Amino acid sequence: MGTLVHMARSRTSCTDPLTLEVVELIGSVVNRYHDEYERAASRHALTGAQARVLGLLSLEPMPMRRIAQKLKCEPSNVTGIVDRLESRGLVERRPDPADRRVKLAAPTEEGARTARELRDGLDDFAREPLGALSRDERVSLRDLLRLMLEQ
Amino acid sequence: MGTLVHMARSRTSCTDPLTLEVVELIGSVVNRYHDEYERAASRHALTGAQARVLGLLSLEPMPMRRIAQKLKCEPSNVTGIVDRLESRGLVERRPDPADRRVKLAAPTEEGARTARELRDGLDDFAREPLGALSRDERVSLRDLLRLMLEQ
DNA sequence: TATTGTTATACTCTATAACTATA
DNA sequence: TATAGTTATAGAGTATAACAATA
Repeated sequence: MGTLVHMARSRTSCTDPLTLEVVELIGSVVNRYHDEYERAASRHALTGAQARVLGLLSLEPMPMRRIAQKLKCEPSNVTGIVDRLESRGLVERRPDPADRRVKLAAPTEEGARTARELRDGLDDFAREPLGALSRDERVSLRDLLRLMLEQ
Repeated sequence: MGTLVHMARSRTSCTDPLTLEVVELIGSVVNRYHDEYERAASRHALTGAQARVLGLLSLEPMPMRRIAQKLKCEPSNVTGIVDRLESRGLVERRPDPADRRVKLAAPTEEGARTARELRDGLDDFAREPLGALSRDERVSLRDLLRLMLEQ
């Protein structure tokens, strides 16, 4: 039975050059996106994880636990990441009035500014590889990506 | 002057909801792709970096230095990654007849098999989010991605 | 002298397990 | 007793600097 499943798999993918090429192209976009993200982060002397947390908190302050869920990592890791952001004055921990166990992480004013600049940095990506597409082509791309993601 | 540059930036991106949405959608695809990649790797008890190196070598054996270039990291890091792959019998270091300083990293037979299975694992990505697209839509997506990447 | 790969070091991210203070 | 956050620990990836072998 396991063999049948595997055969079905192989038939679906390896025999379909089109799908394979699309997967490969997406891989290239992924690498490109990641590089831009890391570059933007390191311009502010931040690691990728720190930049991601700061970006999250700039949208909405949240408990440590929830950051871990968003990052898909263990809560214990968030402690260190927020520690480093806090020691640089970009984030602060506030008590939650409703539950004294909870600590709400929130960006400081400088943190919010940094997050904004980081977001601008990501626009390099919008300009560079995305700049090659006309408005109509962007609409097509948007619709295709929506289709892919909305299941 | 710095201000002008920044204003131009902001105008390009923040005022263009379409481009912004596309960047955000691509961000989602990037996360999805990454998750699938890590999942496929950890199914073989490999880290992302180890899986990437194994995938590289399965296409073509290469010197340590070149792996570092491909990974965009320092050569000193590659030593450890290949060490771990080698200690698991997935990769071996061969001398380069042409230059005795060089060590060529190459997958073992088991390493090649693992790389193949890893590649199949990535097809989950092809089936899941990409499965939502018809053949014509995949062609459109392919053409748009090609356009983006070929500059 | 320059280059290849390695070692040593330090930092960050990661998971696991045990702890504390609340609930 | 369950939950939120932390600490301790160990493994992995990363950059930097210094080193041996070879070119």
